[in-house]
Amino acid sequence: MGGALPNFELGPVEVARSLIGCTLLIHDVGGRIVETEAYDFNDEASHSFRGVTPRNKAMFGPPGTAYVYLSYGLHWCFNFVCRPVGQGAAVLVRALEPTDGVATMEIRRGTTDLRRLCAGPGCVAQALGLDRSFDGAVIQPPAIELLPPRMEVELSIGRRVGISKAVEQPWRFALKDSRFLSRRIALV
DNA sequence: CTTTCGATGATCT
DNA sequence: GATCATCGAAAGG
Repeated sequence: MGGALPNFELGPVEVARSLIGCTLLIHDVGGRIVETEAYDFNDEASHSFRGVTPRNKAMFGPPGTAYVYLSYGLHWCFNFVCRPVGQGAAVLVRALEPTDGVATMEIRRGTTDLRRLCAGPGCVAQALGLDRSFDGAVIQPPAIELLPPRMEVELSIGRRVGISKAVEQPWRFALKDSRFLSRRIALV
């Protein structure tokens, strides 16, 4: 029995959980989501914590849209915007298990190492061809397609990666025992 | 295998 | 001027 698509009317922790196992495709290229992180409103680690700026404006947009930003001046990162509306909550996609358009992703990434193709938020964006033009985009075909899990999903839960605030929050979610994660995750 | 560190430049204060 | 939701190469065990 398979799962359901996320309900973007819920908060980012619930959306981050339910995105695991879904398939994300950008123009038919992508794979199964195996790692996500929740960034809540009122969350010190979130870009939205200090209010709207030009960069994070899309984060305050409607649930079910994308927030795409440039990290460290070099890597694009893709988020799903969710509830509460106008408060700046989102889910970062950190890793995919490549399933569709692998040859395209290998060219974009410059490697044929399947495990490393989409292992990290910057890698995901590079493999899928994401950039600023997707910032604020609605999650809908043909550009952005999200498919529900085909099987039951078992989760691992741990702390978020690469942040210096609110580090104790267990808001990182992964497909249990996946080989395609950006880094190891704590067993919970 | 793990840890460290430099690149890199947009963004915000 | 400081920070940064990263990456990958290099160095160390």
